[in-house]
Amino acid sequence: MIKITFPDGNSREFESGIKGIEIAKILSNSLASEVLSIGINGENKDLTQSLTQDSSIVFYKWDDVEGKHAFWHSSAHLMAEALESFYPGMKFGIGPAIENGFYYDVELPEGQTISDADFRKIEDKMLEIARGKFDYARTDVSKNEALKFFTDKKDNYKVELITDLEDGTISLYKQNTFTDLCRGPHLPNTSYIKSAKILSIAGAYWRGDEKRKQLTRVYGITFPKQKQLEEYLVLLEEAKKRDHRKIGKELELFTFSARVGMGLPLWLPKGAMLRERLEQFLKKVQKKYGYEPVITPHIGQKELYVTSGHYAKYGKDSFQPIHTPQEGEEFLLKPMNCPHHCEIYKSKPRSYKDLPVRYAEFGTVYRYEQSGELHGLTRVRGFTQDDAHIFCRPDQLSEEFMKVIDIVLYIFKTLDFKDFTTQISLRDKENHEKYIGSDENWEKAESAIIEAANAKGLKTIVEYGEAAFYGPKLDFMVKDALGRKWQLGTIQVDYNLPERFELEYVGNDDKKYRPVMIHRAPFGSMERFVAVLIEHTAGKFPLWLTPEQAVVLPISDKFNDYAKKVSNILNNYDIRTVLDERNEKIGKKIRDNELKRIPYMVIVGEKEAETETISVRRQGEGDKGSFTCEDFAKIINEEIEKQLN
RNA sequence: GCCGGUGUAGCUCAGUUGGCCAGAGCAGCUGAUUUGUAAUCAGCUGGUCGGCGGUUCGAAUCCGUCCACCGGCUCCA
Repeated sequence: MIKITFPDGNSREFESGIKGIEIAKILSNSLASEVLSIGINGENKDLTQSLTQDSSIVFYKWDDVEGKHAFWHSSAHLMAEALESFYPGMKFGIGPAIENGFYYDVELPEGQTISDADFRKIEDKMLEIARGKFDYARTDVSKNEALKFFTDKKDNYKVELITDLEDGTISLYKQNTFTDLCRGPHLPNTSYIKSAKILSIAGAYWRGDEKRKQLTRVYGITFPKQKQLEEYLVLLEEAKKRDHRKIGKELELFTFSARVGMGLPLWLPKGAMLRERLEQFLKKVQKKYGYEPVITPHIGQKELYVTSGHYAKYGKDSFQPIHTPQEGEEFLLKPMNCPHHCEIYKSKPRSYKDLPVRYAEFGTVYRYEQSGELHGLTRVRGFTQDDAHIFCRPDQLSEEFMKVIDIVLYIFKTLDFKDFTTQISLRDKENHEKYIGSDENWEKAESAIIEAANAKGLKTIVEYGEAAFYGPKLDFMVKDALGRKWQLGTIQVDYNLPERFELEYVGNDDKKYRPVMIHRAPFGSMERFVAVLIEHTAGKFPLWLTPEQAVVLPISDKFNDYAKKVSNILNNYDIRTVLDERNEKIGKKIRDNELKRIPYMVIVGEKEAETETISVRRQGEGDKGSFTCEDFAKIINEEIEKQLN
């Protein structure tokens, strides 16, 4: 007998050799029907795994990532079998579960392609196999046996994967006709999978290396119930409605023109109004925190960026230098504001008493992004950073860094961004080529960030090799409507540029010292931030931000004069008010303005004109009753105050 | 940049296997209506079918090429 301990701390004895699924069945039938995989002493295992010693056990169901993971990983194998049946000789790369579904990287036989038209038959085949209730049978083999198996199958990618594995036993999983190299865990059999959808195909370089062969990546998703697939597809449709590119067009916030150039956003009046409010909001916060605005030009001499190191790092893959016709000088469109700000720091001698110096600028920068990478407002070639550089003494670094975290958190709180993650990006110590500066300075910078993040109680994930070339950073990431992660706020510690620009200050001992720099942008870029804001709010911006706060709707054009008067009064109360004088029925005007997501509709007709009142309707909510203009203005201003507290 | 897909009016989309002047709804304009909380009616305007080249008696439709956009990969100071 062995003792099995459950998550609630209770334990029970079972016969040695019992399988996870059998334990579940003894506990309850409903558990047995829902459980997908198990955790044994913290390791994820198959439900069919036999237990032979005292262990702790956790049952993973659909709602657990581990359960979903096993489900989708098994589904990837199922899809692989379906694909192989249509494309004999297909070679397989990797096929993992991902956040929403799974994919498999495959190499199609010479001359063959997969396209949308083939999705249906692949799905059908998957379900056909699934209904066969084939076991996902695990066998442990030696490395040599595994190599022989995949060499015989001419699956050279699998052979490469196995070759790179450590010696020892290797697990294979087989369902029906398909055998795959896999660590597991998997479902007991294919019958768990009741619905399947092939979502898209894409090219993906083998092992993420663009110098190697590009395989075909097939994305799919499956569910234990048909209904869940339908719900997921509805969810996808809903998400598409929140897409900032769609809403941005509908609400006339921004546009693009092929004639101007791809990835170069054009801000329309309403979008510009929105962005300006955000900028004013941040300027106010920054003023409180002791930042000083500076302004620098859009280009700088190439030498400036040679000094900073940006040219060596990005020069050849970037927009090419602008040459002057007479002197033959070379200028770069600025890809970063920091070198300009460094020169401002250098414009006069600095004392230790002057520090920290904080220079802020909404600086527009231009970067050559690969054409396939451009994406709405989130990835563009010209954008404005809410940039600032803090030059401080080493002893001030930690406090300054934490103050920046405060600013970012304040902004996120004000704009109701609750679901963000924080990532500490450190250097890859193996890869010296990628970075500039001494190990000593990197150590200092990295520990400064880690300490500050800990002191502020941020739950961070650490990524190695993601640092900027001149220093480590702390990034704030937010997801868009389709679950794609975007970096918004960023805070970076930099010992290197001060050295390259030979920045100095005079200490109290009359000796010269080097300051430390913090690069920071709480929004990140105005373009990307607005994009994510649109997706979060579905275009229903907070009252203080929205381009138009109220629209006056006269019942008929007999009341246009009164409507005009009301609109003027409200504008005088600083409420951004527009007038809808069209000759339409009130229902039509309400509908149109509801769709424009203007927060308040002010309806005026005979009643209101006689009593000098207005009838107020809240977008998405309906009639709120009648008010005087003064009272209405008070309500709006209170609402705004609450939002900005 | 690479793989796959898409491109018809300002927007959303029809347009069978190539075949008469390319269609609809919404938006816009004109007129009628004078309206009470999510679509009043009628008429009109609007398109080099993404660009260029080719095949054909004939191309929105087939082929080539370029451009832009969409989903990924790579990249992201």
